[in-house]
Amino acid sequence: MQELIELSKIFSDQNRLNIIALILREKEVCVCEICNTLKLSQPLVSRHLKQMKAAKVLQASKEGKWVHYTLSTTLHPLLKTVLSELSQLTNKLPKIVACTR
Amino acid sequence: MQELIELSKIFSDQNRLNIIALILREKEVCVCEICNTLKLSQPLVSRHLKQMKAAKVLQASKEGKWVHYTLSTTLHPLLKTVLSELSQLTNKLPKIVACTR
DNA sequence: CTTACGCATAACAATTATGTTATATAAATG
DNA sequence: CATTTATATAACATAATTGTTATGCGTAAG
Repeated sequence: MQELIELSKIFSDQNRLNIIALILREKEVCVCEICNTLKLSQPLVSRHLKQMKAAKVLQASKEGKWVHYTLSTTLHPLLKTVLSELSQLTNKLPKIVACTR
Repeated sequence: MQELIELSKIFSDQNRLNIIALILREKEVCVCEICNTLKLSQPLVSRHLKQMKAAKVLQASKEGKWVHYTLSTTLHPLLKTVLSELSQLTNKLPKIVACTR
């Protein structure tokens, strides 16, 4: 039950859903790509990512200066459903803005 | 997208999930049965019910002094998934306490 | 027709969540 | 080694949500 609540809280925020949809489309993104593409402040994105990682919605892997985020490998039924709903919306997201390497 | 957010907000609260699970098990309940069974104040239950009705999770039908709540007939995919998760937990809810007729 | 019951709503306090600004840390670059 | 870049965290203001208390409204019963 608690897991259901925690996951639902994750999905209750527009910005988090946009981040999930972006990762669903791009498979893997770093924090600055999320900030640039969705026009969100970096601390805000970092906190959202931390929440979603804690809820096992996302996974993180550090690579040099960058931290790459991907979808978790173990998908809770609720997450599966949300992903299937979001898949219809990924084309409405802005084109990805790569970080300035 | 907004529908996904509104529904997720509904599912983010322990008391609302308990109410949904109770209705899932009992098919139809009145407000005072919810209050008595889950030991929640009546105004709190009324507001939760109002929110869930607005989100098309529940339906209401008035009958004399009583208002009976049931699950909505049109089940959003996210609601279907939540119901399927909750169905495993309905047996942990207290036995229904009928209203004092 | 007055009272009691079931439910809804309003007003409030307390908690929780969001977004911002400022700062810290760690890795790469000059 | 000083600086820049990518990310994380802390501190704060604001907004949204929850739970309570008080009150209103409709229906049924005495």
